[in-house]
Amino acid sequence: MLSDGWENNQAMSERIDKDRFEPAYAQLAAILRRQIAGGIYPPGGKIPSESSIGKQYGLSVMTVRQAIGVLTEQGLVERVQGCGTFVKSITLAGSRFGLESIEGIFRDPAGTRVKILRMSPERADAKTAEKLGLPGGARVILIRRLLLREELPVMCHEGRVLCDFTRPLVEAELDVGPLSDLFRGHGGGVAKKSELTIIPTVFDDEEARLLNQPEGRPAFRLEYLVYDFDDIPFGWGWFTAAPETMVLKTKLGLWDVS
Amino acid sequence: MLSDGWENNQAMSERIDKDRFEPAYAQLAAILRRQIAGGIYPPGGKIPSESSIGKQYGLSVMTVRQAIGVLTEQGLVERVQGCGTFVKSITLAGSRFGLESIEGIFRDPAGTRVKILRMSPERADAKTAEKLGLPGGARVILIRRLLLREELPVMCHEGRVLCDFTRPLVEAELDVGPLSDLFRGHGGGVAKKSELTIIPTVFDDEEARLLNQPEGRPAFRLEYLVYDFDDIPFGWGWFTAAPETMVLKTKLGLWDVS
DNA sequence: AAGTGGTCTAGACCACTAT
DNA sequence: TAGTGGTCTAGACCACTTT
Repeated sequence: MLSDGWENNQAMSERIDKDRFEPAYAQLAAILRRQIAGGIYPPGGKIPSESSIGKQYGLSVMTVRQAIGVLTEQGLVERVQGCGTFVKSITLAGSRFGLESIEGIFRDPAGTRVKILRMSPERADAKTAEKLGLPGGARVILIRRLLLREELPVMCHEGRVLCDFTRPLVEAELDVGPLSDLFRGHGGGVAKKSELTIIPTVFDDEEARLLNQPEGRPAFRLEYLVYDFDDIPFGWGWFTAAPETMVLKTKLGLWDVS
Repeated sequence: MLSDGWENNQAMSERIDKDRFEPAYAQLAAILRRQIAGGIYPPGGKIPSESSIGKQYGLSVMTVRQAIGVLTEQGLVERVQGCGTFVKSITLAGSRFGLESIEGIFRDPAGTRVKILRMSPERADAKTAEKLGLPGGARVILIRRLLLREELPVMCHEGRVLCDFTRPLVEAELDVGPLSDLFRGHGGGVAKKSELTIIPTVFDDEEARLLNQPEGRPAFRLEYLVYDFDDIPFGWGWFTAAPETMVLKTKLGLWDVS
């Protein structure tokens, strides 16, 4: 006979090679991804149970779970307790946009220069008072900067931080402001948490001049509010950048399969 | 004596209650999160090894790994193989912006109405030809729609799909176009993958009129390109919405702790 | 009742890092 | 060499869903 029972059952499935450098769960995730892409498990359909996959490929349930966990994180399948694991159609709800495009500006201090345009004490305006939870007219410090990448201007920054010299942390951060907390990976950050919002805007005359862009051109504004470890907001402000500097792209569904 | 050796060692740490509804890994994740928020493990510092945490709380290593995995996904800690697990300062690199704010528009068909403004065959312009990989002048179908939420206009849509009636899938999708593929969770989607880009723009006169917004007001444009299961692009277009309709917000760092 | 995913154990070996 | 995280096993019990 040409094939035994095992081969007959597994005729259409690939095998896990435990000698490969790639771990078993990653190999299995790739196999399942190919099967989904090939239409074996259509959108909305159910993939086999974890225990049956484990038997089929000679893996323990925990390893199968890890493989399916990868597909779940990628938004390709959805686990329903007591019911099964189902292939998801691609949906906007699962999309996540990251800020990787501007990460390099802050991760590579050698190629980035920060030019301080202004740093001066002032009285909090209404919006700053509201954002930082201050009484109107309280003292804050206004900071405006221009960020240059390879000596080319890429981002404008305007921010306000608490002016409270009993707080050594704020004083110590004045040279770089919330920049370091928001962008440096490691280091003695004083920020415990922050809120970020991206809004569309257009370059005003000053931003246009600084960034060498046409006034009125659509741009992104990244607004932030930073809290210290006592949950007190100590700084807020925004960065303005051209769309090609701050790219918000993402991919959904089955990419890089087979 | 008031305390035995065990209590002495554990005096500062909480315990895992296995009778609680909350699973052990979630309880441990919450404990570690509180310890990080309390400054016991400062940013850049190392948390104890997985095995020592397991001994301390009476959990197996796999369970401890699951707890630390939660913190890792939240961007609070970083695992370094052979070295340890370290507390991360908050960083923009870890931020992820989602489109939850517009999900409701498509998930609730009852409260949403799609008004078709135009649907007509045309010859592909240069950009469409490039996007869909067509020869210039190939036939496509132009679709323009207005999306209303509770009878209030919220989004404009303009898209182009392949005009190839040998492809039943495209024909079948014409009534709703790529909308269904992009937004419906389950169902017989024909889209295998898609690319999404968010860019800043301003309302043109027609969009302003349709959405009852001031012309020239900054707005978001969500551009998409959808591929079928043969990896052939079959539709592209964009949605335009006011900033309050399409909200891009996120939180970084330690929220909802203690 | 049967099947599914969710959690958990008590080990094991490996690859990597630091000393 | 010792310690760390990365992977994996072969079970177990539970909560949940479906039949």
